[in-house]
Amino acid sequence: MKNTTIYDIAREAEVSVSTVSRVLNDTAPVKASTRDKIMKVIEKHKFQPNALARSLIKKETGTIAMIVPDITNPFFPEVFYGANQEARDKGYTFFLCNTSGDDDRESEYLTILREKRVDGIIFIGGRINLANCPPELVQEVQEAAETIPVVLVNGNLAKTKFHRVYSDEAVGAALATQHLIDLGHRDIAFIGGLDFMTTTIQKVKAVKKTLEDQQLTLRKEWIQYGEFSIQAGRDLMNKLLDDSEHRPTAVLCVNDFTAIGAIKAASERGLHVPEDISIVGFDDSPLSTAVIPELTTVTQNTHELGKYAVERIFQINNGMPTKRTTVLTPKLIVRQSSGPAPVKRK
Amino acid sequence: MKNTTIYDIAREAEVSVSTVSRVLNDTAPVKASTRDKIMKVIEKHKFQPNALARSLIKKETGTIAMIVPDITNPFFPEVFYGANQEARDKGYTFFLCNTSGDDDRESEYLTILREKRVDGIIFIGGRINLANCPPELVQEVQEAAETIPVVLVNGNLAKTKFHRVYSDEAVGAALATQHLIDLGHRDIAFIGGLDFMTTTIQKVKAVKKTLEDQQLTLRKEWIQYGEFSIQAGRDLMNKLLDDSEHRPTAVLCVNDFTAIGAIKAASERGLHVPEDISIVGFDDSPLSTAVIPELTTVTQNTHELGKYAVERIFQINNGMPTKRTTVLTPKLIVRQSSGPAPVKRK
DNA sequence: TTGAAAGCGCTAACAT
DNA sequence: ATGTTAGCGCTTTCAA
Repeated sequence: MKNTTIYDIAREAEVSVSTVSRVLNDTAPVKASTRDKIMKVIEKHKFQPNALARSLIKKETGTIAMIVPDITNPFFPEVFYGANQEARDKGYTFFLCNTSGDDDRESEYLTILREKRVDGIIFIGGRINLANCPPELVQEVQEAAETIPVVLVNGNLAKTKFHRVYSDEAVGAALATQHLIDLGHRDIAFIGGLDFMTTTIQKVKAVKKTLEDQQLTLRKEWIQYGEFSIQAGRDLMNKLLDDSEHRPTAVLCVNDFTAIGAIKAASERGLHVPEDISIVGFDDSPLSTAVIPELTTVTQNTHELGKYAVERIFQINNGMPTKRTTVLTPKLIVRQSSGPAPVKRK
Repeated sequence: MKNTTIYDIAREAEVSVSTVSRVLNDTAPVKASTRDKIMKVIEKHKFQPNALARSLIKKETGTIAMIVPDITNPFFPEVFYGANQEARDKGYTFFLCNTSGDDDRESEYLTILREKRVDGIIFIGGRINLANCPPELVQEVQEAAETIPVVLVNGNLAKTKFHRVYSDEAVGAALATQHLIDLGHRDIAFIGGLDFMTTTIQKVKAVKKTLEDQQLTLRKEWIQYGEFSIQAGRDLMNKLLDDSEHRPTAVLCVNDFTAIGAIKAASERGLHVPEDISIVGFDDSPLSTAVIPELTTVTQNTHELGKYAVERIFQINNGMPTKRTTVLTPKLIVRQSSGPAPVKRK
């Protein structure tokens, strides 16, 4: 079933293709009568101009891609949502590339997206959160960035100067820590997150610093690294609670998933949150209001993250001035999972 | 910065473009020595063939689109995940189009996707869940389907014969109802979901039938329609509980979100789930294991839904035989939010 | 095994 | 205001 082309329209309307193109793009004045005639034919055939042909010439596709590690983690759909919202205003459509946290897939997608000549790539998670990203992986991204605007969201690649949009996770972690200190907690632990990812490292560092600034310490045994999942949170929390000699009165978690796992572990042992132990999450994902008790957490302005990333790409593609870095400040959201430190019993 | 083309490669390798094309696509034998020479030049320039030009000729883009109402609702990322997984195997990349449940956006995307000549469209949610979908909206989809394979996931359009993949929600609802009956419940309510959406209607109907088959009834006041959100679930549950004369001992919810809202409302009133009241969700989204108590719910085989949809598109595009309809059977997942009916107190 | 050339469907000078 | 024509970067006959 042959697609109708601009030529078919031109022939039937008895004009040249350029005239049809003109009415299609409104790129030059066309006499009202001929415009009408052309429009009639277009509508009759429900003609849809071939965007591929157009993109081939104009060297722009109206397409942006977002590379994410795991769309199933509610943090990413939120960022996507914000990005998509902005993209629509700017006339972009979105490729969503889920890598399942696999480096090779990231590389694959990078290649495909370049071949498809996307107008921009938003990179979030994966290699840009590695404390030590292998140079080959860095280079791949750099090569892509030579021809396509790339913006890194909530991550970075060492010794490079990519466009970045991120929320200052260190500030967020400090905020959460201070919140607990203010509630009278002195025995604070940190759980979750792989120890080779910057998201984890930055937070631990900030927690430690905030504590030390006030003559408190983060005990080594109270830093429990692991995955970012609910299950991991539960497991790590259990490890913490196993040591009945030394029990923290409050636990900071790398994200909301692990925080929820932590709450579950605590409840399963008959501990009440926050009466017996306070738990703080990170991300303010929709989950945080779904659990009981609702999670005290740190919001990352997820929608803005996506929004600014798209805006940046738009600016670059249109030769508008841009700054290379946009930093968003996280905010603490106090809900029900944190409370005053329990009074010591002995 | 000009992109290098196949011509540049040809010139530098001292061969014709057709030969370069041959090694690129492995479409005809090329002498090993010249192939090597060409590969060298390709790698030297990190040449990326322009997929647009190729697609223009081959009339296939290697791109599928998924139109979803709300990527922020964890049900959809799960379906996407399954689809994306399968898509990768088949060499497709994914457009993700978030409509925020807006008909106009759906229409917009339909147009854009046709212009972009995607190889298939997966439609989920939105108009295909309307009990009375306006004919114009139906027609739009039909027109798209004339040139592009369209598959409807968990929905339908009246008087049409689209390709469909869906899980039988009526069976799921019946399963959940029977589960409650078996636990001794006789006073069962249903909450959540807009009353003009098929997801809601089908479930209510199935609940009613299951009940009536066993001489039980679904009281009219115990059907509470509303949104699909946590907040809606909470509000509707509160309405139910406000009538202290007649209180159900079990509540079926249109999805996990509303179920969680219901649990919250119950807890806020000091009711224990499931001791005082049983609550059952629908979807088995990641949320269902995140809450306390973990949700008894109905799994919709989300990944399969996506997987089969992509598979179908692939089959259609490759002239393989396909059936028009794939039905998946939901399964009941019993967790902690449902239990034996409380003993009557008076 | 390789090359020449036509064409995919459109836009954008350049003419008229 | 409208038409002619040369590409955009690739694949694919058809010849050699």
